[in-house]
Amino acid sequence: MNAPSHTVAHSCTDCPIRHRAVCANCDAAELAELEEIKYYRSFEAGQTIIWSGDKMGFVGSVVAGIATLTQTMEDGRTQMVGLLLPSDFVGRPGRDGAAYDVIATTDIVMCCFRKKPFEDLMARTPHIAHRLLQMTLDELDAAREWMLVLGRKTAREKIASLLSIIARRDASLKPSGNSATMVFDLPLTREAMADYLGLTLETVSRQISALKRDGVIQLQGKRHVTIPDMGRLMEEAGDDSDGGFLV
Amino acid sequence: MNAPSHTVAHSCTDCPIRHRAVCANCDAAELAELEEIKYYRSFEAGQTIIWSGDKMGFVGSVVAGIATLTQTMEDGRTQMVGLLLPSDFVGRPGRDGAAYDVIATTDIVMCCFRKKPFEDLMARTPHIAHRLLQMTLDELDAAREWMLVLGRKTAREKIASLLSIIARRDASLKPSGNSATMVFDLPLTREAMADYLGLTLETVSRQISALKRDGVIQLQGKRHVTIPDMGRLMEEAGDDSDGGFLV
DNA sequence: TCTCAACTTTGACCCAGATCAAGTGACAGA
DNA sequence: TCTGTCACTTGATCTGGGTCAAAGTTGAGA
Repeated sequence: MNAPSHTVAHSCTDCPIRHRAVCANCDAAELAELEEIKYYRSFEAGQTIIWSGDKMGFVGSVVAGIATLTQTMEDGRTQMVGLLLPSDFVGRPGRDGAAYDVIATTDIVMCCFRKKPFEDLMARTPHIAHRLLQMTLDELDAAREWMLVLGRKTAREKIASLLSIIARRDASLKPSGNSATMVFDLPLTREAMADYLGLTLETVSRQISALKRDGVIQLQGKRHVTIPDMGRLMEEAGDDSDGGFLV
Repeated sequence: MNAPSHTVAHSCTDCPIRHRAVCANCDAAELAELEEIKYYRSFEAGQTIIWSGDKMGFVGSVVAGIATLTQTMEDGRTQMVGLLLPSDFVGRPGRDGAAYDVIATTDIVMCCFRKKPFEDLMARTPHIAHRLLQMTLDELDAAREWMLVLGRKTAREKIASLLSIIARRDASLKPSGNSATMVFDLPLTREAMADYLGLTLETVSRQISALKRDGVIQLQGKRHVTIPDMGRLMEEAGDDSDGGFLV
């Protein structure tokens, strides 16, 4: 996976994915200002991008690749608390330290803005502040939705919930849009899925096998998934409302 | 519990608890504007304040009493996703519908602002927008911290975590401040605790009995708790960092 | 082509917490 | 005083998912 060169000036809209935070309503002057403070960073799979408690000098969004937000206990137990897919925003404007580790799960490219000037721009630009609040509320909704998954769903429902989220996120990035059947590659190892779902990797494996045996999903290889009937999958997730939630 | 009369004009600072969202840095003109759109509402224990999906015409904060944010599945399983204690803010500026039920756990008084004018004020007033973003980030941190509790902690650790949160929240509202020993009343039934922790009420009861037997807590009656050693409790919670998190 | 390491699957067994079932205790109302 | 209700406790039993162990798969590199 190739990072855009650091030496080439990109306009914001050159990013493969536009920043959900700032692009949509920015005028030319704002975009120029953003351009000044923008830079790209890339990380290899497995690298920790930010350690919990570290000072974070930037905000930004994922251009390509996948990262996770992970909490760790002293004895080593870990819980994934968020999943960063392309176009997702990272950063805590107004906060110094990170509250959790951010770990690259695949090779990843991020488009970053230096934090201080970004905050200054935000303070002067109500529509950016508003957009950030809306994004944070989205994250909060997703986190709370996930609390229901963690607290009350069975292992099978948890797996179905995760597959349905990934499928819908994946579909929203593709032109093909919403059909009943969906095809995608799992971006996570069994262990990462287990970390997300509060399970062990063995249980994840068993439940995926069970869903396959029952015809809810099909697998080509370990990672390539076909979902013949999204409605069926969402029933399995105990998640009838097809309104759906975003990660 | 008596609600302040609706007919008496209160200035914002008359609230027993000041709005964390808006008071601290507001000038006189802003306070006057807030005063215009402010009103009090009270609810009885057990009442649902807002149904998930309902249109919410206000934002506001809790003056006295306790409410919970609760997610429900079609088959009736429920998971509490947030706890509203006095001074906590409720509301989703820029959003129409509520994402979860808000239920009064005790009799409760809320200080509300009409939503539309509040949003207008917010759009004109960067420091209020900034404060709201910070509060939302706090909630997000708390939600993610709670995901670790739900996903990875044992029943005993869950109970200890909840007690330690309530103790610290309680202490932060009292002048007495931080000592090693703390005394407070549990504001939740065993069932509500179970809903918060992703457990059954029987397990909650058993684990509370166990913590009592082991001297980690003392009980006078069912609800009045003494914690002789907060450090010990936080060890039990698997939560060494005494930095602590807010609900 | 072979080898090794990372990832995944599957089996056997166990245990924390759920479920089902009786309790107790405190308090409000008759 | 009795009675019913609500909140809680405790016991007996069951089970979903964890733990431990072994073996299968895949792909990169020699």
